[in-house]
Order: sequence, then structure tokens, then C-alpha cells
Amino acid sequence: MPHQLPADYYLDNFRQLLDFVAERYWPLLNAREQGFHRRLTGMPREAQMLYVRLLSRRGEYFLQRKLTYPEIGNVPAAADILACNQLLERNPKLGLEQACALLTKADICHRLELSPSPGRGVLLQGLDSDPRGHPTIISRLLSGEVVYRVLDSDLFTTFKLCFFGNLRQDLTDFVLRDLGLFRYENYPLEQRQLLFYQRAQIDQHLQYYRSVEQLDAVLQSDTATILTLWQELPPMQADDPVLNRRLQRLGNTLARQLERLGAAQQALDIYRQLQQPPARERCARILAARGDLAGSLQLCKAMIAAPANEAERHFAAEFGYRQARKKGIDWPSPQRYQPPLQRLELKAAGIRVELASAHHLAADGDCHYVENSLLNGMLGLLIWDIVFAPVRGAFFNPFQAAPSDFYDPGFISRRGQLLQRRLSETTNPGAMAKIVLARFESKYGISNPLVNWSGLSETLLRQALERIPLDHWQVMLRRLLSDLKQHRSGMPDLVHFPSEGGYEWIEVKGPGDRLQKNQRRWLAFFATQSIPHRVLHVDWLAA
DNA sequence: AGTACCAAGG
DNA sequence: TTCACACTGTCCC
DNA sequence: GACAGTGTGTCTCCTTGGTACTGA
Ligand SMILES: [Mn+2]
Ligand SMILES: [Mn+2]
Repeated sequence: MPHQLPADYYLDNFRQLLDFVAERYWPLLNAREQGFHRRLTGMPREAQMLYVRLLSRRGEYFLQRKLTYPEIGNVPAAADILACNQLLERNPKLGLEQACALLTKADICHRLELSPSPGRGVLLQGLDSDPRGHPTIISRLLSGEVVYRVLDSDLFTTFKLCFFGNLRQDLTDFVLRDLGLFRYENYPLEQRQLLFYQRAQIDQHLQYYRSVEQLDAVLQSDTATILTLWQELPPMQADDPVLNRRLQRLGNTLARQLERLGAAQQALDIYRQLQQPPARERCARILAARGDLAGSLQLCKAMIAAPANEAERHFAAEFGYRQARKKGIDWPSPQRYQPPLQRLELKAAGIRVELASAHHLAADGDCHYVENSLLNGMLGLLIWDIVFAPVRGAFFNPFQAAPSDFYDPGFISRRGQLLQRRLSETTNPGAMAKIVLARFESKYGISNPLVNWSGLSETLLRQALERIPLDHWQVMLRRLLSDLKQHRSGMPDLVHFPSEGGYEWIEVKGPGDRLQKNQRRWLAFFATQSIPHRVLHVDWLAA
């Protein structure tokens, strides 16, 4: 783990990425992308370095005088080579806004002989209607400057997508890894089953990301704009679960905003194309709100018959009951679990209510503010090797914190045997502790989707392993595994280890706070398994 | 002069 | 690139 | 009590230097 990088580290990283993709995806790359790779790799090192430097900066236009890269040496010479290879344009046509973006406010005022009066925004607005006209202003602004425009950066985007499988990671991930700031498990890389196996998939993912770029603006906009975005998205592909997941999530977001704008029918039209929650729940609500009770109840029944997850089943049972009761229709009444409740008054101390409660309980034994990190972390450590098992298509680049299928239900079924065996093999507390503590030590700091390292300590793990009986671990971890996505949250705030032994889960509620649905479900589960738990309702005593 | 913010970079 | 949780306000029974 | 919307801490780094803006 070298903490000192070579001067041209960024080119090495860039070439690793580019060559990795060229090697594996060559047949899927189009002529432009193949040509891009050939042009780049055919140039002298200095020119490649400058190109990478430009790509890593914001925007596509640059002033030559602002580019100071000692490790490149002669930047203008490198730029000439880039220009010969159509990777850079010298002195391109610039609009007024683009020209101004290159200069400081002081530069602009000086060159146009304006007083540096108001703010930059006002100044630029005034320039737009300046009597001298845009072309004159631009040429005065840029006289004596050499401007570069970097070309074909969109092709690099395609390479990044193929490499990472997403557009949220980029070259900085290489740097952070090499500096030891991000650590990834050392899993064997998939050689044959890559993320993409058809050209169309690449274009579909690119289209998805183009749409996502507009998402913020579109959500602020009107119904028609939102619908347009939805229609421009690539269609769902049954054989591309990653794309499917992204589209489902985006669809739910767009439809939800349509609801807020009062476009219930259009929202419904989108929700009906989605399988991923909360689509059906939203449909049931919309139908009920528009008075279609029969439709709403029918949907609730369908959800109960084949729930996408536990939350959907609970929703359908309760919502259906409330709707049905209004009209006197028969509907099984859902039973609601009431967890044991204790009241407590604490002196207002200006700290979070969970911490204040933990401190109070620590008068008798130890108490940790863990929320989800204990149970998730324990599972992550126990099944570490299974999470990173070389399942078909799971790992296709060295920068993955999780296998590519971690967030879909197939994750469990594809590793079902391994998981079952691990849990059933863990027949005594010593065996579990041995695995977990060894992993805690050997894997500390390595990214794992289940492990939040800052929420774990050896003390906590040891105490939890000692106090919580093995059969409790078994049932809690099995529940967690049964739906990782959903059960990963909602666990109680505190775990308390009293002096006289044993343990208890405690969910703290301050004034005005209520149990959330997923918290209620975990507590109800604890009750069915005789796992000790309690809700602690805290009121503040005036100081 | 003090600041808040952000781009660049390792 | 969020996500999970807490908090606030509204509406309805 | 149900629900929606908003706020908060946090996430996946940390430092540096430039810029624009503010108020003395
Ligand atoms: Mn909590
Ligand atoms: Mn709580």
C-alpha cells in the first residue's frame, strides 16, 4: 500500500481502465470507441497524460495558461499531438457564457473596462445585453488567450460504464484504493461472464444515466416533463437485472412525484408497469383515494396472496382492513403487536436521546448504541467468504464492495447451500465467535455491504457473542438473510448487557417519536422468538 | 481581513 | 450517492 | 393513529489554494 504515488499515476490508472475494457469488451465496442482506444494508445505518453488531466477537470474548455503540469513538461506540444489525433480542439468557438466561465470576475471587468461593481451574476447578466455585441465581447475577453476544448470525453464515459458497471465510480477510486483509503476484498475476477454481453445493453445503461442526469431538474418540473423522461427511458429487460433494478427505482420516484402533482392516473400507469415495492402499495392508495374501493381491495388481496416482501404483506393486511371496515365489508382484522413499554425521565443534557438512555442503562452493566450495525455486522463477518464467493458474474472489476447481485433476491438462492451450511455448522457459540472474531481482525476496514466498521468494536462483538444465545443468533440472522434489502434496517437502537447477565434489545423513543413500521416488525419477530426486548419512552426533565 | 464554497489533486 | 431515522404538521376517526 | 414532508447525521478521503462576497 504505497502512500507515495508516482508522478504519472493517473495515466497508469487510466490505461488500466481502458485496456481492461478493450480486452474484454472489444467485440461490443463500436467503431468510434475502438478508434478512441487506438488513437489514445498510439500517442506519446505526455499527450496521453494531458488528455487524462483534462478529462479529470470540470467542463470541456480550458485556458492554456491555467494548465501547469510539471510532470508533463511541454503542455502546448502535448496539446498539438492531441489536436492531431482529434482529441482536442485549439481555440474553439465559444459562447459568451462559456468564455466568461473561463475567467475570473476581475479578468472580465478589466478586459471590458467595466467597473467591478456588483456581483458576478449581475455582471454576466448585463454583458448579455451589452451594446458591443457578443462576438466583440468574446474576442476581447479571450484576446491573447489560447483555449483548448477536450473532445470525445463521452467515449471515456462508455469505457467507465463498462469497467465499473455504473457511472458513480471513476478514476479517483483507483487513487483512493492506492492510498489505502478505500479497501476492497481481493476476490477472483470473472473472466467470462461480464456485466454486458450485448451492445444494446451498453446503450440502454448509457441512456438510463443520461436521464438520471436530468432527474433533479425534471422532478422540480411539471407532469409532462416527468412523463417525457419516463418515455425516453430504455424498456425493462428481463435479462438485465441490474438495469431492471435501476429502472424500477427510477419509475417509483417519478410516479411518486406525479402523485404529488395531482396526476394520479399517470402515476398509476407507471406504477402498474413496476413490480418493485412500493409500486403496488401506491396503486392501492390511489385507487382507494379515487373511490375505487373494489379495485383497491382486490389489489390488497393480490398482495397478501403473493407479497413482494413482508412490508407489502403488512400494508395490504392493514390498509385493506381499514378500507373494508369503512364500507362494512368483511376483512380479517390484522393483529398488531404491542411491545413492552417502559417510561423514563432523564435530565436534558443536550445529547441524543439514544446516547442519554444508553448512558443511563450503563449504570447496570454495559449498553451500546448499535442500531443496525451489530446484527448486520455479525452476519457480514460470519458469512464474509460467502458474500465474496466467486459466483458466476458476481465480480467483474476490482472495485466492488459487493457482488453485483447482492441487492436482488437471487443473491440468497444462488448461495443458498453455502449459507445453510454455514448457519447449520455454527452449532456452538465458540465456533461462531471464532469465525467472527478472526474475520474482524483479518478483514478490518475492507468494504462489505453488511459491515459498518465504525459501528463495531472487538469489545462489543465479544460481549454480544457471550451474552446472546446461539439459537437467538440463528433465528435473527436467518430472518435477516430471508430479505437482506428489507430486514437490514429497523433494528433497535440499543443492546443492553446487565451486570447479572443476559441481554435486551431496547428501542428508544423520545418525546413525539413513534415506532416505525420496520421497527415494529423486528420487535414482533423478537416476541415470537422470546428474544428480550423493550421500548423505552424517554421524557426530558427540565434542567 | 475574514468567510464560505468549491475545484483540483494525491 | 444515498439511506435510515427522527421530527413536524395535517387530517381523520 | 396514519400519512406526508422535511431535517439530520452519515455515507466513501483529506488538504490546499483560488474565488467571490461580506462587512469593517
Ligand atoms: Mn434509532
Ligand atoms: Mn429510536
